[in-house]
Amino acid sequence: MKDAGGRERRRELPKAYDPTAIEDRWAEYWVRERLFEVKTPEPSELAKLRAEGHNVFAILLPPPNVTGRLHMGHMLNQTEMDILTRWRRMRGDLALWLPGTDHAGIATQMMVEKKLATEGTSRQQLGRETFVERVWEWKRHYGGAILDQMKRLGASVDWSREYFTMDENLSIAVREAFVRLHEQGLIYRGMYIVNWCPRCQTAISDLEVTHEEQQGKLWEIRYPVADGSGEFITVATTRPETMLGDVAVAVHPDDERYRHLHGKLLHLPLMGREIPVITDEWVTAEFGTGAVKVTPAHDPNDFELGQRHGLSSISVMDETAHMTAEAGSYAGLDRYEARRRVLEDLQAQGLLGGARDHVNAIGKCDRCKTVVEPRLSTQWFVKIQPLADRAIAAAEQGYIRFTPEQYAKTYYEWMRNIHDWCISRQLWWGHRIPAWHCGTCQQITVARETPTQCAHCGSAALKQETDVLDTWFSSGLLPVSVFGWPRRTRDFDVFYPTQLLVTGFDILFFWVARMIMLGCWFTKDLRMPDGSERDLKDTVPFREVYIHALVRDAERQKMSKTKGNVIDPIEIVKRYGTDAVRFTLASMASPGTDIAFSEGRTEGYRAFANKIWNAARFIFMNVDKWLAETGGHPGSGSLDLRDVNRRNAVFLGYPANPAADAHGSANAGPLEHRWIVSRLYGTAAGVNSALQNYRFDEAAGLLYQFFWGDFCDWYLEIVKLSLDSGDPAKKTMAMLVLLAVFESALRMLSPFMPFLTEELWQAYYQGRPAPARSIALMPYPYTEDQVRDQEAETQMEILQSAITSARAARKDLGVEEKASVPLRVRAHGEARSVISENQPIIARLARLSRIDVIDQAPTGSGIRSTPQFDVQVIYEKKIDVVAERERLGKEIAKLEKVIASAERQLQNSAFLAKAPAAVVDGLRRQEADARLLLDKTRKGLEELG
RNA sequence: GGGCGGUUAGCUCAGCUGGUCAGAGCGCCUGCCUUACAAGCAGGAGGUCGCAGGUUCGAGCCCUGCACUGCCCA
Repeated sequence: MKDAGGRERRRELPKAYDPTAIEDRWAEYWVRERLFEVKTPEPSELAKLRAEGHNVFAILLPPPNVTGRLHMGHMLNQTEMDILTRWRRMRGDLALWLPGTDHAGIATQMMVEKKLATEGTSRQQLGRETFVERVWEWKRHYGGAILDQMKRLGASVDWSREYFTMDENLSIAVREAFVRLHEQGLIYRGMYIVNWCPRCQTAISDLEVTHEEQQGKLWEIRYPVADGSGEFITVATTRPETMLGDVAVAVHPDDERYRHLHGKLLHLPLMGREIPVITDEWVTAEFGTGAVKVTPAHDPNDFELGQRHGLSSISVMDETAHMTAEAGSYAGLDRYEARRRVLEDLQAQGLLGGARDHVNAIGKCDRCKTVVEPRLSTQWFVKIQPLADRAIAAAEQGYIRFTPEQYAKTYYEWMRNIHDWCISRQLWWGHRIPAWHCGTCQQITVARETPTQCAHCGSAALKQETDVLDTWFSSGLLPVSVFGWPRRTRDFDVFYPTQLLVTGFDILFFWVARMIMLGCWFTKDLRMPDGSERDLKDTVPFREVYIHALVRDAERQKMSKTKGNVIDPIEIVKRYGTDAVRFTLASMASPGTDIAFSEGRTEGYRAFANKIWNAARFIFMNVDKWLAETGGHPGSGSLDLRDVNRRNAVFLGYPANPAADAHGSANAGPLEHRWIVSRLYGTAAGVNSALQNYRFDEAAGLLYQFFWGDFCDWYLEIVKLSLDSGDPAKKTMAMLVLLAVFESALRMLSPFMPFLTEELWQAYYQGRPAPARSIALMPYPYTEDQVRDQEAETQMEILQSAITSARAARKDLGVEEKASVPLRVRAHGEARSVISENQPIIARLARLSRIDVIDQAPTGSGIRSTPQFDVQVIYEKKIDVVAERERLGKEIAKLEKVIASAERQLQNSAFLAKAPAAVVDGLRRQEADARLLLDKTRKGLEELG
C-alpha cells in the first residue's frame, strides 16, 4: 500500500494479538471523538429517519451506585446493552444510550461516615449541612470511578448526557413527583411498623430486607392468670425480649383449651402489668401452644392485631435496638443482652417452659446485614395500588414485553400483592422530602417551592421534614426525568418511551416495577408530540425488558466479598482483553440460565480474537504483495480499498440483490467465492435474527463458526490457491472477494468485539481515508435470506466431505503429515462433477499428489466412503489392521442400528399414514444411504481379511 | 408454606410448533513447529438426554408422579 507520499507502507501487525496494546487507545478515541453522542433530532430529521425505515433506539443504563466498582454483573449488563446499541446504531437507528450513576443513599452515606470515623469525627459532630457537603465532595472526587471503568471497556454511551440522580434537574422531577402524588392523595404519613435497621438507623422498605433461615429457639413462657387460680397460659415465642412490650395474649376463638379464659386478665411476668386474653381468627391453634403474645410495637402481625382490638403499643426498644425506659429494669440493654437477661429471670421465677429448636426466617438489612427490627415509627408511604393497577394493565395489554417471558409472571405476582411503599429514610444524603412542619398549628405543608408560610395557618414557623426519600424513588423516575420531565422537552418527545431496559432480575421489583408504575402514572396526561392524547401504550418507560442472568464463579457459587470469589472484570480484561471477556459473556448469556464464568472459556475466545488477528495479517500480507505486483493498478484501475466495497456494494449491508452485481456475486464465479458470500449472508441473517430475540449466545456462536470454521478453516485455505496462482484475473477476483468478505465480517463482529474489529478495520484502510471515523459508524451487514446460494453451499459440503474423507483415509494408513499421496475417487451425480471440477482444491487441502476419478468401486485399504462417493488413498504403508477392523466394526454396528430403526418405522402403517411426507421421504433416503454405506463398509471389512 | 426454574458428553451449556436432532466450546487421546495463527493444524474417542409411568405412528421436547437442585415471595 502506498500512502499519500507514494511510499510503500505495509501494515505491520505483530504475530500475536495483544489487546492491551490497542484497547486504551481506542477507548479514548471513541470518547474523544464523541462518536456516540446523539443530538436531539429536529422533527424533519426524525421524519426522514422513520421514512427510511429506521427507528429511535433509546436505552437507559441501570445506574450503578456512585460508590461502586464495576463487577462482573455490570460487565454482563453493559456488554449486552453495548452489543444491542452498537448493532442498532450500525443498522441505521438513532441509537442513544444514556449513562449515569445513582446517589445510593445508604451506601454512600455509610461510606462517607466510615471515612469520617477514621478522621475521628462523625456526621453528628459535623451537622447535616456540613456532612452533605462532605458527601458531595467525596462524590466529586471518587464518584466517577465506575464510569471511568465503563469508558475503558468501550461502552458506546453518550457521555454528553451523563446523569446523576441528585442533579438539579432530576431533583426537580423528584420533588414534582412527590408533590403530585401528595396532591392526588396517594402519599400519606403515619405511625406504622416498618423494617428498621438499627445500624443504619433508618427505615427500609420490604424489598430491602433479605430473609434468612436460621436455627433459633422457640421458648415457652408461662403467663399466670391474674385471678389467683394458679393457672397459666403458656405462650411460645422466638423473641422473648419483646414480652416486655406485650399488651395482650391472643388465642383462636374456637380453641377449646382456652375457651374458659376468654376476657380474663393475665399477669405479665417481669413487668407486673396485667394484660387481657383476646381472641382472634388470625391465631393458628396448631402453632406452638396456640397462644401468642401480642407486642404491637415490635411485630407487624401484632401491630395489626393491636389495631383491630384497639390495644395500645409499648415500644421497648429504641432506634439502636437498645431497651427503652418502657422496658423497666432492662432499660439500656442491647436487644440480645436483654433476651439473655429476660430468659434468666423467667427461669429464676419458674416461668420459663421448654425451649425447642426452631428454624425461623430472620430479616436482615440488605445493605449491612444487621438483623432488622420491626419498629413502630412515623413514616411516609405511597399508596401504591392505583399505580400498580396501571402498571399491570400496561404489561397485560402487551405494551411492555418481558424476555424471558416467565418474568412477566413474577412481575404480575408481585404487583398484585403489592404493599404500600415506605419512601422515607432517616438519612441525610438524598432528596429531602418537600414537606414542612408548622410549629404553630402542627400541620404539614407540601410544596414544590420552599414555602415561607404554613398553608394551613399562615405561620412562618416552618421546619422542613428531616427525612429523605428512598433512593429508588428517584431512580424510578429516571426514564422521565433524564429527558427533562416535568418540563416538556424535545428530548422527551423523541426518546420517550425508551425502547428497552436490560437488567438483572434482582432489581425487577426495586427498580423495573417502580419505573413502570411511575412512568405510566406521570406521563398519562402528557400529550403526544402531535397533540393527541397519550395512550397507555405510550406511557410506559420502555417497551421491552430483557432480564439477564447472574454471573457466578466457575463453581456456580454466587460471587461475594466474604467468600472471596469475586472476579474483578478489569483484572480479567487486562489478562485476556475486553473483547474476549465480552465474547465470553455474550456466548454464555442464554436466557434463564446463570452464567458460570470460567476463565477457560475466556481463554478460548482470546484465541478466537487471535485467530481473526492472524487472518487479517494473512490478508494484509497478500494485499501488499498483490499491490506491489500490480503497482497498485490492477486491471480495473487504481485501487482504493473503498472501491472494493463500492464494487461489492452488496457486502456493505444494504439489502441488495447480488445477481445485479457481477463482481463477486453469488451467482457466478468459482465455488469458494460463491460459497463464502452465501455463508456471510447466512451468518448475517442468523445474527440479526438472534439479536432481535436477545439470543446473544446464538449470535456469538454463529460468528465464531463463521470466522473460524467457514472463513479461516476453509475459505482462506482454498483462496490460497488463487493467490498463489499466476493468473492475474483469478488473483484479482480472489483479492476482491476476500477483502470484501473480510471487511463485512469485521463489521458483523464489531458489536461483539469492538476493539479488535476497530483496530483491524482501521488497518484495512491504512494509508487511505476510511469511509467513516469508526467501524462502529458503518452499516451492519444485513440481507434477506433469499440471497443465499443454496447450490454453492450444497456443493461446498460435498467438497468439504471429500477433503475430510481423504484426510481421514490418510490417517487410517498412517501417512506422514508432509507426504503427498495419490487419491482415487469414485463418485456419481453432483458429487462427481463437484469433485472433478475442484480437484486442485481437494489436492491442496488434503495434500494429494494427484487425483484419479475412477468408475469402479475401489478395493483394498485406505478407503473412506459416504453415500455419494468413495475415496481411496494410495500408500504402500501397511494399515493398522486391528484398529481399522475395530473402526469398521463400530461403523457397521452404528449403521445397522440406523437401518433397523428406520425399517421399524417404515413398516409401521400408522407412521406411513400419519407422518408428514417430508419426514417419511427423509427417513427413506436416510435408510437407503445407510444401506449403501453399510455395503461399502462390509466390503471394506471383508477385504481386510 | 406459596410460586418459578433447572437436571443432556469429564466441565460449561445449546437443542425452535414433537419427526433429518443427540449438538457446540472447553477438556481428553493421536499425529504434525505445513512461510496467517502451537492462543495453531489435522484426525479421533466420549451421552440409556435425572428416575418411573403415560399420551402419540413417533418423546430431551407434551402430561403425571418422584428424586435432587437453584431462585423468588411469605
